[in-house]
Amino acid sequence: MTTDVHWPAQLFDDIDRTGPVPLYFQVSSRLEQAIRSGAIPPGARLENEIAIGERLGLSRPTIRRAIQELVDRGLLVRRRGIGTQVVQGQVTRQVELTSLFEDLQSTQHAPGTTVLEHEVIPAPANVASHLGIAEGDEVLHIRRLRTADGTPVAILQNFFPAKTTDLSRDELEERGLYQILRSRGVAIRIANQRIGARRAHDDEGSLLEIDRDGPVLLMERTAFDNAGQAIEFGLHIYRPDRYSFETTLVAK
Amino acid sequence: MTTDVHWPAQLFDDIDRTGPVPLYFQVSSRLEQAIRSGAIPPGARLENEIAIGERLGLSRPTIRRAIQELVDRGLLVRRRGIGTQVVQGQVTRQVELTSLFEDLQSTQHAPGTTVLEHEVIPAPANVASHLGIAEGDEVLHIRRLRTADGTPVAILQNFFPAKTTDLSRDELEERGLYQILRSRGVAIRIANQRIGARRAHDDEGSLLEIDRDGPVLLMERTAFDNAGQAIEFGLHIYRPDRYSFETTLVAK
DNA sequence: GAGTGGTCTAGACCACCGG
DNA sequence: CGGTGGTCTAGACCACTCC
Repeated sequence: MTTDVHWPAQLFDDIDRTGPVPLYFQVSSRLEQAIRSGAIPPGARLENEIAIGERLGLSRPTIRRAIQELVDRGLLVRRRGIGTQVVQGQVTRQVELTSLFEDLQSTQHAPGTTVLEHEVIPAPANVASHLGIAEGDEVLHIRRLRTADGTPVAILQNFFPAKTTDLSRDELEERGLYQILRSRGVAIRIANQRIGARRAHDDEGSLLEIDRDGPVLLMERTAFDNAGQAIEFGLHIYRPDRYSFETTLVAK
Repeated sequence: MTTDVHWPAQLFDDIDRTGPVPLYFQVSSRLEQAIRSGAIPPGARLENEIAIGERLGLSRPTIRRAIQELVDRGLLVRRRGIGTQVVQGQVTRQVELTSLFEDLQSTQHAPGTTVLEHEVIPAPANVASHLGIAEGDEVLHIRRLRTADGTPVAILQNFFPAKTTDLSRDELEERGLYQILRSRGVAIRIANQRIGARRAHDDEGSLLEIDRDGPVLLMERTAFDNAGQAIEFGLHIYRPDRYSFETTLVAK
């Protein structure tokens, strides 16, 4: 059985038509908040798109776009001839193009960073191919130990092309990598990543405080900016009892 | 330096306005094919949206939607005031809501399946909570060994609620799980999944032909249909030297 | 048949970028 | 300044689902 819901009337009072924030974004944000807070409960059916548009004084395409945002993120489900409903399942967290540092912050764990290595070296072959540069070109290599509430969680190894070799040890100890890049105006648009598993090597076991050859979770990621230029190649090792990757997938 | 490209003129000859296939989909499919084949090379700049629309006899919103599809999948990058370009990086494979069976098929490996267990049991607590049913409710439990070109790749354990307990051993040996469900009209819309790592347990090492307590890649997935009803809970173990998860992430 | 979302059109104005 | 994508409108017709 589906349930129609009367929304809190003031939910959409403060739509601002003059500011720079798109109308569809204002609508989808408020709708998301209402769903996550439970004001619109799981299973509830929304009004049809045209009716919503009339109530808010917005056109149907604008409403559709707002709804589509939430459909893409798995909060709403649309069915032709039926209507739009809030998803029944549990609340879905999103792990998108965020960094581990931000993941930990948002889950109320205090992140800490120790820089283990910080050096400019000639690019090894595999790094060069990921970054789209020539083998032997100068790259900045850093290796950090990331902790959460004092316990080691991951060993983060990253390589940067010549353009970005000026990252200081100090800022790397204090903030997440993607936060630093963002504040420099470097925007990451696309990333290819691979997640796998293997045994711990060398000093990895002792750094993560696990068995010397215990299992670790492995992620490789190459990040590109707007123009398709490689920004960074990362090779990260996670302690599997302290971290895993969660995602919500939505079929098209 | 960006390069303007003259597209193969016949690329969009066979647009069908009468059939059931949406115009934006016809455009984005052909565009994707042209990009993946290299006919439109990395870094090439597309014409502006209005010009494309005029050449194809389609409106700007339709063209925009076609382009947006490819932007969302990481094949194109749009910049305001600049234009739309093919991404510079390497070709991006997509691992979305497909099954392992289809992944293997599409990468030219011959998938094989052995059904190890196939039984109706009362739902254990953790399975019940994932499926949103009561502990002890009947569920179908299956356990399969998946091979590629004869080598073991994964142990696939799945649980289904009462509605779907009629999957036969035979069909499970021949086809992928999601293929079977789809042909029954069961569409998976949303899935929550978690990827982690641990040691192999019990018979897992011998089944996968690896060290008895070697590292394995672990995936848990709960899948929901249109109406938000749980369809399936899966707990999969992968041999890490034979499989890893590859994804392309696109920032919004 | 009535109601829903899915698609498509033909405009419009704006913000941002480059020369 | 001209060109680009980003947003928004007000319609239209269709396919699908339910009664």
